Amino acid sequence: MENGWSWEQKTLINELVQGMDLAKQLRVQLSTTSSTETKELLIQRILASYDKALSILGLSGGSVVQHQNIRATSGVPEPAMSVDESPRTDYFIEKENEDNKCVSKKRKALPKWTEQVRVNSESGLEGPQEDGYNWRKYGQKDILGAKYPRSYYRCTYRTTQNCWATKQVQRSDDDSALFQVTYRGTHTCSYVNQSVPPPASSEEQEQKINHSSNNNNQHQQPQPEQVLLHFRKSLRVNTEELNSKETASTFSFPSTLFGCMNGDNYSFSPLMLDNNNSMGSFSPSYISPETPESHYFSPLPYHMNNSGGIHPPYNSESDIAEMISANTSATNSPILDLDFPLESVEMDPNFPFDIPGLFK
DNA sequence: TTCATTTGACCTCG
DNA sequence: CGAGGTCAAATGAA
Repeated sequence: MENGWSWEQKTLINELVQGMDLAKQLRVQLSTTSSTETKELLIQRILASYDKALSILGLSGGSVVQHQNIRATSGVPEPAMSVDESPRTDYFIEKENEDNKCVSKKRKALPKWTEQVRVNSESGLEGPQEDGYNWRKYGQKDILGAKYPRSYYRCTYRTTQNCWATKQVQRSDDDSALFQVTYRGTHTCSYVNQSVPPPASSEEQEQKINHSSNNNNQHQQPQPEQVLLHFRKSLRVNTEELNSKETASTFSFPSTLFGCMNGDNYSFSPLMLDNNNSMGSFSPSYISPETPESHYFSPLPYHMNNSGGIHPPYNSESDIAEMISANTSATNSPILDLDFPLESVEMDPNFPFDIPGLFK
């Protein structure tokens, strides 16, 4: 950004490139017998891409309208669990790294965002578990001033797939039906829930503790499409904590983009760069034939800051270096293999990857 | 036997 | 130094 290219500009370019790439993908899809959903997904993403681009240009991107359109055209049937879904889920991206100078890289280099989920106690189904991933509880801690203990979860596939996503679940003091789920890092695992037995996910465990009558849903594994719908339905960026005047005009939260985020790499989400490559997660190969409707979800890769626009969630070179290091150490990440920047260079020769400081 | 959870101890950070 | 976060041995469930 200090090299002549602001992040907005880079993002804009990125979105345009992405839109073109997606359009190409769509063309391919149209000539095949791909599922309607796959095509719609591509369309949605194309629209989202251009919406974002327009937003960046200062035009009214109409992200909200876009989002509604996406929902309206998605054609995804209401899942049975929708009734039980959390009636309200607010997402807000925590401002982070604003005082990055003396932060611990190990903990704070990871992207972090919080999701608040209200639980329908009657149904016994907690909202937070609808994130489509398998979590393993690794700790619980009483928090000072908090009525309920905080639970710590990490990805089940941490060891097997080097997935370092974690989350914390904190029940609200005031409203026991409200959970605050803080995610840290996004998934690099290739978990596609088909072959995975449905372990009770995190909040279900809490539910066990707090409600013993949730037998109906204990076995309910969140299906990716359900997760998608859940996101579409509940996705709301809580901008209260953001500087609205600065961020509202530039921030768009296309619901269909989530699928391709992963891990510590999220900072290099399609929003940023390497569309042609990392977007492979959304390429036809990503949308696997086995689970054509499967979408990976990782709530939010976009980070806002008070200066407006979308910014990379890192401020220091060392942090980025660490992220990249983490990326390369992630051995198998079919969802979004960020072997970038190496591969990102080769995928789009027209993209100015040689921008000084782009990857530093 | 394997895997997830529990929980006290230890570590990190402010 | 205290609070929050993580580790890892013990325990339990399937």
